[in-house]
Amino acid sequence: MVTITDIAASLGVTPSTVSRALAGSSRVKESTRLAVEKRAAEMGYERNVVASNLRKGRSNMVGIVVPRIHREFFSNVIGGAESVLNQAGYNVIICQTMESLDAEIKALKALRNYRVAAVFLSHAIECKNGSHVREVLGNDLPLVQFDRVFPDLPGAKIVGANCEGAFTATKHLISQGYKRIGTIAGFMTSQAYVERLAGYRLALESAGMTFDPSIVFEDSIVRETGYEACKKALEAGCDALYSTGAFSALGAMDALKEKGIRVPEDFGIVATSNESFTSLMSPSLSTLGQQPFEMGQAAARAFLEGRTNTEVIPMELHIRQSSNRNK
Amino acid sequence: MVTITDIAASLGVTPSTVSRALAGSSRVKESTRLAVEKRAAEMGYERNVVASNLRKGRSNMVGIVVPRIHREFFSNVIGGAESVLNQAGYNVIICQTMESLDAEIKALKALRNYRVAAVFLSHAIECKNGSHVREVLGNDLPLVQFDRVFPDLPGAKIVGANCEGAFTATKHLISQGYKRIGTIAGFMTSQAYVERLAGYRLALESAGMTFDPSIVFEDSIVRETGYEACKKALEAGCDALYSTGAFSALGAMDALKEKGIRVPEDFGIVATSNESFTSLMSPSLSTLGQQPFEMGQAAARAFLEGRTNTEVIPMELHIRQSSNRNK
DNA sequence: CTGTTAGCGCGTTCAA
DNA sequence: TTGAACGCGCTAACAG
Repeated sequence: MVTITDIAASLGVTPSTVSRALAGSSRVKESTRLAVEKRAAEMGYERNVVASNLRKGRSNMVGIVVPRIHREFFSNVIGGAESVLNQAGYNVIICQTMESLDAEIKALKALRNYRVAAVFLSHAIECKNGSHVREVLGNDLPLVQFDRVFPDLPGAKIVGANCEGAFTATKHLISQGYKRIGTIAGFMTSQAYVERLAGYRLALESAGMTFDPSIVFEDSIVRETGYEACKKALEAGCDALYSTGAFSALGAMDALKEKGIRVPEDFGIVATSNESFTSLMSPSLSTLGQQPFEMGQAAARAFLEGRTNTEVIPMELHIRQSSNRNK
Repeated sequence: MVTITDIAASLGVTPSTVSRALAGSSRVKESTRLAVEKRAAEMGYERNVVASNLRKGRSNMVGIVVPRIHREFFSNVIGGAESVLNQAGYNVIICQTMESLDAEIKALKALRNYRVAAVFLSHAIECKNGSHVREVLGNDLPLVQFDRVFPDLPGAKIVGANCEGAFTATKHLISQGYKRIGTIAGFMTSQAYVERLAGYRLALESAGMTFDPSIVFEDSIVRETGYEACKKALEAGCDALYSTGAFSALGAMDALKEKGIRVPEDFGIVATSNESFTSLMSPSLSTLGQQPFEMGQAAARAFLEGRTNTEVIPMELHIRQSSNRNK
């Protein structure tokens, strides 16, 4: 492994000069800078990032902490972030918390210890607030929260446009002529679901329709609960559902199929989460996509540009068969 | 940040002793070791891994290089590897190549530069052999290849049981009473597809059925080509298909639905790749799953245990509606 | 514009 | 069993 000392010796200058030259410092003569660069290339020099990081007390790595890497949403965020960070000369070190608070703390400590340039974080479900983050990371280490964010923590936040998205989705159902639109709303302990319910309500009211709590189904958003909720919605005279989860919408489809109700002719569905299966099923499911890849890119850009604001990533409405009466 | 020097000072010993004590060296008196450990804990000491890595010339990070992080298969491999490595005190740094050879070389160089403890690698599609890997990594850095491997490279290899898997899948179709079973085989430029075709053939022949090249459809394995292949298979009198890809099987389902052919009553399908959508569609698609999470765990264990053999991860047959005539 | 000096924090000689 | 000394490779402060 060739070092700056080797280059310096072969050029008759000191390592400092080589270091400055390679760092692109202005305090170095143009000609020597070129000479150094040339020789470095000839000798196949590569800066030892470990030594550099030790000296600078900072590394060119960004740590990303997620509950589980292999969830479609998170792997897309990571992919998006990596693609932008890599362009900017950063590498990505990832940790998964498995939804455990202890694991999250452990991960943050490890990242701080690596002197990472920044931490991108989506909290474990066990976390009730961000106090542990502050304690571990202090105030100097840039933090970018995404999706599952705590407002009490400083730094950039990247979130989906839950309210606007739900508004758009519900409006779309209204525009398709559905008259009594219920919602599979999720649990109101999650901020995201609260916002989506608000968007749903806003859309109804702005269209002169009444918000009816009896067709708001608060429950978990898995296939089985979606199935049950849809049966209740039918009894309550609904002809459409906005589901905050894709799997619950799948359950709703099960119920409709069972009862022989035609989709989208007699019943319309739109769901949040553009899971890959939604475009593949039949009838295909209209969704409100969260754009995780874009969220990852946005997180990376927020860090690179030193921004600390909250960025809202719009959701994308994918109109598919389950809500499209026009053709 | 407290250092070993701080601990040494507060204990009236030298940093060397503290370093030895914390490293668990036997050349330290038991009593002083305990004293050091106690004081270290009191002072909240954490070893500076960057300094440690520089001194040792090796880090406790493992680099994972994949074509794209957000592909379901790869994100599961990464998740599996991380969960095992994390237990063993390693952290994971990931790079995506976007299927580009240049990016793969760049990633490997970066990882070598970080002095990672090992590299886990699944090659970019642009790579035709492993010469570039040898050149960049040398022979000292442990390499674990997975899924897309080159036999000419040394070190551990983790691969799916392609031949056995295809054999099992085809046998299953035979056992369900299908009489003329074709295959959507993929391109024979990929070793994995060659092996699967061999397994398919073996199953037919071991059941006394003849291998008929006219119902082997070599092409890409996307939805459209699957659709076309299935139509040809029907013309050729097939009553079942083993598809080496899940999306091509989806296309085949499209063709069957279009022609009003009942699945599984009149036609059976099994596909390799247990993509999440396969269990959700209707009829649900029988698949041969590659177990990527287990492959990641196996890669991690191979590295941790210093093995350099080739490990074959069995595929799992998920019998679903598309091939199950029994009920 | 360049050289000198001085570490970043740790781990490993060699002596004692 | 411990201490002293050194250096991993790089960068930054200070001279000149």
